[in-house]
Amino acid sequence: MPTRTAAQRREEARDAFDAFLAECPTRRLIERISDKWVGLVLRELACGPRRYSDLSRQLAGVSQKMLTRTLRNLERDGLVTRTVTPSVPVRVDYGLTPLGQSLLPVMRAIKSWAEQYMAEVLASRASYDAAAAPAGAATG
Amino acid sequence: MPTRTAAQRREEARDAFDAFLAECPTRRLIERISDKWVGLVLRELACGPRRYSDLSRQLAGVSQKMLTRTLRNLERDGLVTRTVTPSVPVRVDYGLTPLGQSLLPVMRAIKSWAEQYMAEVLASRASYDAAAAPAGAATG
DNA sequence: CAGTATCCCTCATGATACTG
DNA sequence: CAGTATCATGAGGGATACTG
Repeated sequence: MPTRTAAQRREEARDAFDAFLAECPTRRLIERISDKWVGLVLRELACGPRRYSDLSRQLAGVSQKMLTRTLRNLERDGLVTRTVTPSVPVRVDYGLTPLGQSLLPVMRAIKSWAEQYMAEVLASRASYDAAAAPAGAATG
Repeated sequence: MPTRTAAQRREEARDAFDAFLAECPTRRLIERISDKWVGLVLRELACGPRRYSDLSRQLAGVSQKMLTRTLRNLERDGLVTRTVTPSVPVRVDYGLTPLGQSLLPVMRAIKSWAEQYMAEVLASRASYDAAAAPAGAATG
């Protein structure tokens, strides 16, 4: 009887790998930018500071909760600044930090590839689906 | 009484925006690469073709279901090839298509930013959290 | 070896209502 | 105006068992 069973060794390997993934900077960055509204917020702020209400209007589909959370996360990560002007009613402006600005080229690289090649991806997807489920074609 | 209430107009705007998001190539690409295992699979395949079992061993934390699904999605999108050798037992090799290879520079851009700046992000995160929840510090 | 099939659970997102 | 609080949901991810 071995000290650890095969299942235990697998589990340990999995845990170790999960720990690695949790640390992995690349994975962390991907997680950050894959939040549904992050890309759009960054795009808006790339053009200059915006008020909360401006963002809310531009990103027509976002809920208050998600916009706030997205902005808070970005602020927490040092990517955007949050400036409160204690007028009545209060005014809050959001803008990119230098760190946030340094991220823009990465976003542009993503956008650029997407605009060049996503059509190809979609075409491949369509033909794959057509081959798999001919929807009415005779199978035999 | 207006033809549409404010709530209705908001809802329409949201639907329109959702439709836009669903189409947006950038969003689609981000969704693809943010799948938990996609980055790691691409990294493995970047070095050359790999067998299913090789990938399974390298990506120690992945379940069979997720590895298979990830590979299938990538194949469907024209990013990887799947080659079955009908020996006994069967052998399946995965490799990058030219389209898949064209994605590597984007992944490298992400990785590069992450390795340069994620430490800064984490530091910001830590100090933000420290300020918000001093965990034992006197609040008054 | 390379998968399928099934059940389960967490978490991101969202709808709604309320507030300083 | 710029949020917070609460509840609901559904899709992604995973554990486990089975198969050609």
